[in-house]
Formats: sequence, structure tokens, C-alpha cells
Amino acid sequence: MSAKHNDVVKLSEILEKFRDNFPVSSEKWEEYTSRFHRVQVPAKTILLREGEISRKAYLIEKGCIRVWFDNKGEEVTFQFFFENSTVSSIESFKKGTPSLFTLETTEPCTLWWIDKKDVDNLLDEVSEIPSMRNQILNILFERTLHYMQHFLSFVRDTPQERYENLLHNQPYIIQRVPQHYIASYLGISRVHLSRIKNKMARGK
Amino acid sequence: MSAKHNDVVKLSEILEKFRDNFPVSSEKWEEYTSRFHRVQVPAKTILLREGEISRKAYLIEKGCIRVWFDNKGEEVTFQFFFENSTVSSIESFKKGTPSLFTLETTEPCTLWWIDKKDVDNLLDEVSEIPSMRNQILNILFERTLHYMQHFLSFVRDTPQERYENLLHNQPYIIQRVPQHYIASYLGISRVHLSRIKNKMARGK
DNA sequence: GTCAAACGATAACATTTGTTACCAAATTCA
DNA sequence: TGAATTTGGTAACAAATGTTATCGTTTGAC
Repeated sequence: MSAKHNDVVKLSEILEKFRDNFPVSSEKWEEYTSRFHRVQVPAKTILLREGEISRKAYLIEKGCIRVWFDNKGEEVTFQFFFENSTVSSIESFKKGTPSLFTLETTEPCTLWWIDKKDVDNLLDEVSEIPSMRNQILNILFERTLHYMQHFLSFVRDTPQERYENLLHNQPYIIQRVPQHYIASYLGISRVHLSRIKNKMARGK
Repeated sequence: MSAKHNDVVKLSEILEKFRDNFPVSSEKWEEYTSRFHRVQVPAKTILLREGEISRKAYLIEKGCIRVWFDNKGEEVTFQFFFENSTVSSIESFKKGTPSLFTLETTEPCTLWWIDKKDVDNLLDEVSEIPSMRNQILNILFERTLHYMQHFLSFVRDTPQERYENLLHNQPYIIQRVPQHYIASYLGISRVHLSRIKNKMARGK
């Protein structure tokens, strides 16, 4: 990875944002946050390649990460992540299996990464605290719901409706990400997405 | 619900199957399992209707539950559950929001249901035990992965490939469930599923 | 056993969506 | 700045899939 390391930077505001969620001593907080490493990478940097085993999780301070997989020779975009999100190839990170996805930046990014073993330790410690247990469950649960909802929109809605929903609910995705990535994210060809936009531009 | 209640039945083998997963005293085990209620219902029984709030989770001793939702007037099947599975409208059960789905039996069923407040209590108690915490996380995680995989197959595979996968990985679904339910589960019309079967019957 | 409802196959036709090809605009980078 | 790459639009055609309608067959309730 062609990246500038800069781990001595003062703990960023981005980590401070989570301070309230951790009912632990300053010492513990220091210890936890010191496991995160700040790194800056250019656009189109591959953080993890499909088939590799994920050993890092990322927190995005600035930028965008695209998660995609190869389907019969063409890239299919599965998800986008932006500022304040944590990203990993979740199944590979948790189970140590080869990743189904590639993680790639679409913009120059400022990221904080943390090693799997530090995450594991941290989880063990922190899940002794009931309120933290619930938070962990909630986060996982919300991600489950997100997949469910996303899937639902594929079964329930037409491609045009999916595009309209995206435009309405996450316009920043459309603004920041090249359109052909969005096409495969919506499950259609670039040509068809162009048609849809054209159709919508004239009164539907 | 037109059902025969029969709660005094001796604790079924189905609950005993989980005994090993609960490192608790016999008294505790007694207490936990006594919260489950056995019930037998005919085919096409609606256990929860879309829009209602889920207050029960079900464990299937015998039979099949179909989870579906109404999409512009037609039923779209989202999932099937069989013996030894636990079923609820997960987001409604957890959050108390109106269910996005209807739960309906496709066969006469023998079920064990448990009330939400009993589940909540049980979870609180049981998650004090580290090994149980991990199990709970794993179950939730596996369900997340399942949604992810199912979604992936929609993006990646053709309808025929999805049908072939189903035939290969879960042939019992095709054997036990009426075909038109399977069509919408695969995201296609019944006519198209018929075409696919026909095509496959002659050498593809 | 009978009758109604549910189920599944098929044909004809309509619509949606993909594919390929080509071009123009925007962006990147040396 | 200028060339190469990326990105986005459009047209023509092909393929996939949906819709509607019809007709047997199976199933289930009584």
C-alpha cells in the first residue's frame, strides 16, 4: 500500500467522537485508542483484495471506501462507506476466511486502522460491561437490518425506484461516486442507469 | 389462531437438543425451558401479520414457516424456515416496530413459542456467561452472513443459477414448498420458473 | 367420491434490461 | 499544456423476463 504513515498525530477528533460510548477510565481509553493507527492513502488504493484474509478494520476519518467483488470478469459494487464508518470485510475479519470482497478507496482517504487481535482483545474486555454488550449487539443488529433492507429493495423495487430511493436517502453517494459504480450497486448496467436518468430528467 | 394448546407435554426432544449449549444448572434449565409453550397449528396459519408488532418467537419442532410480504398486491416470499429453526419477524421482535413481514405456516406445524419479555430476561441472564455471549453473537452474525449471501446470489447469479443452487443446497425446500412460492423467493414470476424447469429438463 | 380451489405447464405477446459500439466531455497525470 | 484515461450519453439490436390467458392435474374439504 503506498501510504504515508503518521501515527504520532494527536488523537483525532474522530476517535474522540466515540469517547462518550465508552464508560471506561481515561487510562483504558488511552490504551484502546492507542491501538488505532492513522494512515493517508490516495484514491484507488486497494486495502484488501478479494481472496485475501482480512486482518485489519478501518475507521474512515475522511474519504470513501468501495466494497466490490469480481463477477465473471466484471466488478460489482456491493457497498460504499464514508466518514465515521467502520469498514472491514466482515466475514473474513471475523472468521479468518478468504475475503469475498475487495476494499478500495474511491477518493484520497484518511483512515484509522486497527489490528484484528487488538479488536478481539478489546471486545473481550469491553463486553464485560453490560451497556457495551448491548451496543455491540445493536451495531451488529443494525448491520443485519441494513443488509435486509438493501436486499428487500432489490426484490420489491424497480431499478428506477432504487435509484430514486438512493437519490432521496443518500444523495451524497450519487454526488461523490462515479456513476458506473452506482449502476452495479443498483444491480443494473451503466447504459440502463443512463436511460433511467434521462427518463427522469424529462418528466419520468 | 386456531390451535390446539398442549403445554403440559413433557419437554420435547427439540428443547433437549439445546441442552448442551447452556452451561447452567438443571434448575436454571428447567426455568428457561418452561417459558416455551408447545402449540400445534394447521397449514396456512398466520402467526404474525405484516404491520403487527411481534411479541413471540417460534421454534419449529415440525413443519415449515414461510415469511412473506405484500408488494403492490402480490405476495413475495422472503424466507422459509424448517425444523429446528427459530423464527421471528426479527426487526419487529427486537425493536417493537410494525413487522415488515407476515409469518405463515405452509404445513401443519408443531411449534414452541416464547414471549418477548421471557427472551429479554433470558438474554440478560445468559449473557453474563462469556461462552453464551459468544454464541449469541455468532448466531446473529451467521444470520447477517446469510442475508449477505442470499443477497449476493441475487446480484451475482441468473435466476436459473439461483434455482440450481437451491436444488443443490436446499432440495428439501423445493420438495416441500409449492412452486409458486419458490418463484417469488427466487425473484422471478411463476411462469418464468416453469420455463427454467422445462429448459433444464431438456439438457439445459 | 365429488367438487372447488390450488397448482403447474405452456403459448403469445409486451416490456424491461443487457450488450455492443461509438462519441464527447471531464479528469488525471506526466 | 497535451495525451491518455476515465466517465457518461445514446442508438440499435438481442436476450431475458413479465403478463395474460388457457387448460389440465392435483389436492383438500366435506
